[in-house]
Amino acid sequence: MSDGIGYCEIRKIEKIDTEEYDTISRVLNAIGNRNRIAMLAVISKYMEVCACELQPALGMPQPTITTHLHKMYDVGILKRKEVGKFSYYSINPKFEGIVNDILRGRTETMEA
Amino acid sequence: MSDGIGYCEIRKIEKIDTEEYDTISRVLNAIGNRNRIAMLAVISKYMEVCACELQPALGMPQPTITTHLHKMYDVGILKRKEVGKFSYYSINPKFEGIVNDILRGRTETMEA
DNA sequence: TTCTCATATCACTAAATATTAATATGACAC
DNA sequence: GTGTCATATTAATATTTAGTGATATGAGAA
Repeated sequence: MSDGIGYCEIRKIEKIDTEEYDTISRVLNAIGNRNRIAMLAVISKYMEVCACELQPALGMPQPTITTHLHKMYDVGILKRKEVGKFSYYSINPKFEGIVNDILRGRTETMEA
Repeated sequence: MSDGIGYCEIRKIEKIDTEEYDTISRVLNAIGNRNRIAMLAVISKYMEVCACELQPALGMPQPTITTHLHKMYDVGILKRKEVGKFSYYSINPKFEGIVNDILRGRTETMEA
């Protein structure tokens, strides 16, 4: 380190504000989990599913299901409708585009 | 719990194989980080950037930059070209579609 | 070779996340 | 009221991930 900077600067790239990407990163982080994508696949197929239906489909205990659903609900990916003691989850229309891209089409181009 | 099952089954949803979503989930997980998306934004803008250029742009120490770049390189999002002591990273064409969707357009529909 | 510097790897700490048993809430049936 | 069942929450542990100083590698210059 010669005199102060501590790194090369082939080009001077302006300092970038990472906070700008906070929302999108939290959304992608909420989707980027094998079990949660599987849940999205089921919800996308059936349009609306009861949490109790996901339990046998995913083969995991109820609190695990709830936790994952809430993670996606919290960032707005899922909508929730409560009917009696049941909770029905569906994909927020705002996110249908990206969710479908992830579940279909776009996914294939990434493989191999 | 009456006699064995332990959960309701409003509809019988077939058991889903979560492993099918392993690749896509690892990709999204690698993108779903505020700092890494910021890096993708810079790389996308300049087409190809040297790791040393990202240091001042992101304002973080060199090992942190390398770690993040490697995480994305490992899942195939980034390509690397080594020239002398420099390493240039670019977005793997296979992932340009989804990366652009994330950085532009699609992102906006998610806000608010 | 020796020095410099960009990069990669290592080692360690801190923070976040996943998982799940146990418990609480709350709706409905009786 | 009591009992049942779906869901939510709590609590605790296990695992993963982020971040970074220190060190190693390796290319190019002198």
